[in-house]
Formats: sequence, C-alpha cells, structure tokens
Amino acid sequence: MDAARKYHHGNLKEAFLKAARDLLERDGLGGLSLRKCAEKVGVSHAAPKNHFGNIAGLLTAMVTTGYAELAVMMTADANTNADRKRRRDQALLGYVAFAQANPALYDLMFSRDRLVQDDPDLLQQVRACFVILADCSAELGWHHGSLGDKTGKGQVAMWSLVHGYAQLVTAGRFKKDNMKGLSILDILPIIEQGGQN
Amino acid sequence: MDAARKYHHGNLKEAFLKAARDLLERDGLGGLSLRKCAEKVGVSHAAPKNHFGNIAGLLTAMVTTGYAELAVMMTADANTNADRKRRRDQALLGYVAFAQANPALYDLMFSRDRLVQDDPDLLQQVRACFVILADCSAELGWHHGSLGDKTGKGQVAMWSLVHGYAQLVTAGRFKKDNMKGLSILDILPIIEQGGQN
DNA sequence: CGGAAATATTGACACTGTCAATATGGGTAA
DNA sequence: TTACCCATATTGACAGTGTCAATATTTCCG
Repeated sequence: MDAARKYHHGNLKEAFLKAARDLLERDGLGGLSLRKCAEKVGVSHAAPKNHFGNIAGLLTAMVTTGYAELAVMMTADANTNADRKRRRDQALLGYVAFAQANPALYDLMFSRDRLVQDDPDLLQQVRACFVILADCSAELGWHHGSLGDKTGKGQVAMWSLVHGYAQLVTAGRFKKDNMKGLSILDILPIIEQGGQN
Repeated sequence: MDAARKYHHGNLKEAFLKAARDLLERDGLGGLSLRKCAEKVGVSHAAPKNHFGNIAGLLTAMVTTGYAELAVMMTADANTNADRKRRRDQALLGYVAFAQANPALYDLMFSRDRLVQDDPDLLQQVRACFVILADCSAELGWHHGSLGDKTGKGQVAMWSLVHGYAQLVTAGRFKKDNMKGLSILDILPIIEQGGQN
C-alpha cells in the first residue's frame, strides 16, 4: 500500500504541517489555529490531537522542520569546491535568507513559551544548526575562536550576531538610510581581527 | 482632587499595566489575558477597552514602558564620572541585565504581530534605546563605527550582537559548559579591533 | 444645577484549545 | 475469509478568550 495513503486520510501529519506553515506566513502567528488547519486540510477540528497532542506539539513539529531547512540553507553549496571563506559566507547568507523568507516561522523558532522546549527532535535539529555556526566561527580569523575553543567565546559571538541581525532585519529595525543596504557580510568584517577584509 | 483617584477606579490604566506585567512574568505570554488583568485589578472584563482599545494596545503600552526601563538600565550610572569605556560596559551590562530580569517582556518587545508597530510612543522609546546603543558602538575602537558614521555598520553590528546575545541567553541557548560563565563583556572584545582588550 | 463627556458594566457573540465518548477503518492473527 | 484489535478520525461539549453594542455610572465644567 502506498505509504502516502496509509491512514484514513493519508499523511495527515504532514498535511497539517503544511497547512500550519501556510497560515503562519500568510496571517502571522495570531492567524494560526488548530481549527483553521483542520478546516484547510478538510478534517474535523479535533483531528490534530491524534498527531500532535496539543498546539504546542504542532508548533514544535513545524519549528523542527524549520531548523532542518535552516541547516539546508546554510550548507546549500557545501558540495562545491568553494574555499572555506566562501563556504562561511554562504552559510551566513543562507541563515539570513531563511529568516527573511520565513519571518514568522523564524520568530517562532526562538519562542520560549509556545514550544515543547525539551522535544528530542527539536533539540537535535537546533544542535545541528549550531554546529554549522560553530564551524563558521572557527573559520574566522579571531584569535579566540576555534572548533576546539575551550572558552566558547567565538561561538557565542557568532550565534549572537547572526541571530540578532536576522531577527532585527526581519522585524524591520534597520530601516534608516545608512542601514538599508547592509548585509550580514557587510557587518561581519567588523567582528574579525582588525576588520582585515 | 487626588490625581491618583481622578477616575472611577483611580489610575486604572497604570493598574492594568502593572497587572499585565505581573501576569506576563509569572505565567508567560500565554498566561496573560485581558480578562485576567481585569479580574486582578477588580474591574469588569471590558474595562481595558476604554484605555487600550484592544489587547495589542495593552501589550504595546506595556512594551513601551519596557523600553523606557531598558534605557534607564543602560544609563544607570551615567552621572558618575566614569570614563567612556566604563560607561559603555555599563550600558551593555544593563541591557543584558534587563533582558534577564524580564525575559518574557523582552521577548514581547521584539514581537512582530502582537504590537501596534507604528505607535508613536513605542517608536520614540525604541529610538531612545537605539541612540544609547549607537553611542556605545561609537565608543568602540572600530575603524568603521562612529556617531557620524555614514555606513551604519557599527550600529548594526552592536545592535545585532547585544540583542542576539540577550535573547539567546534568556532563551537558555548558552548552556554548554564552555559558555555558561560568559558575559556580554567577555564576547565584546572579539568584536573590537584585534581584541585589544 | 444640569448637561456633556469620560469611564465602567452588562450581556452577547464568534472563536479558540481541549477533552471524553463514539465511530470508522485497516492490519493481522486465527 | 472472518473476527478482532488498535490506530485513526468524528462528534459534541466545555471553559476561556477578545471584541462589540447598549447601558449605566461618575466626573467635569459651563
């Protein structure tokens, strides 16, 4: 039997996730509800309970796929033979591009009280993204950061900078004329040794 | 007549803001509702409408006071004769301290779809905080940033770094052993020229 | 004093998440 | 095939939510 038609409806879980994703980016988090998802998919209002338990479970599952996509965006051209600096730049550009393409989802990915914070799948995907970022900080010219860095300063700085930049950009906080054209790569040199590039 | 007893109830607006603030930090954003605020204050469930219009108005007013408090935290000892570097450090420490003391409120202060984004009072308080941060970036040794900087790179980098750090810290994202003891001042040298201090 | 305006209450409505009870269908062992 | 079990889905109900219109109450001010 077709794996996509294994249940009464089919892959209802994935259908819910897709519906929720659409509603989230179209109407924002306030426009997303379990009942709207169910109606959009064409099932009863209580159907999500079987697959996600409650709304936190649905949001957590959706956010988990978000982190997976974020990792993909950061490593999209890692198979090319680009040099390390170019791969690092691509990862950071991919990070910001993901946030800009999915602003409401990105916000939700850092929400504290709407998710199941200790969900194993979620934690795994978060860690995967962090590892990629840690590699980026290791490839900077900082005298602090490296992959084997015991202080962790490089990772904390890189994680903070790119997350803060992504969140503020998607929130429209950089609208002044002298900030409008900047990208993450424009401000990255500031955090390298002496702004050497 | 007493200004605090000018209306039927008294300063109901401020009473609502205080109740909302308490509920927010106690039960999180999910535990905050207009009706709970009204019950906590001792008035009817529709009373908030007269003062805030809707719940977005209440949250916006609360967030606006949050930005005002953030500005105070950043400039707490500005009247002392501390040197510029010390004032800059105090501003950044105050910023992070505010976020850690009010994690749920800090999150809400950067929410996109629960606030009235174009509220004049809100925009004014946000700008006031940004100006203080811009001063901090100007007092760094960067060859890019200064108050008269036309590129804005220094301000964007500083704003991104401290916001990202504050949000990630309050979200508990820096729990690995090599990150636990770090403060914003520990990672700040990384973004200065050559990490000279 | 008396009307006007600000402020607060009441009642209603649609919408939400969640739960218990029930129904439906597929998978599987006999 | 048949009969059963269990995963899956529906139904109906409930408390809680924000918002609104209509009404009531208090304060302000000419």
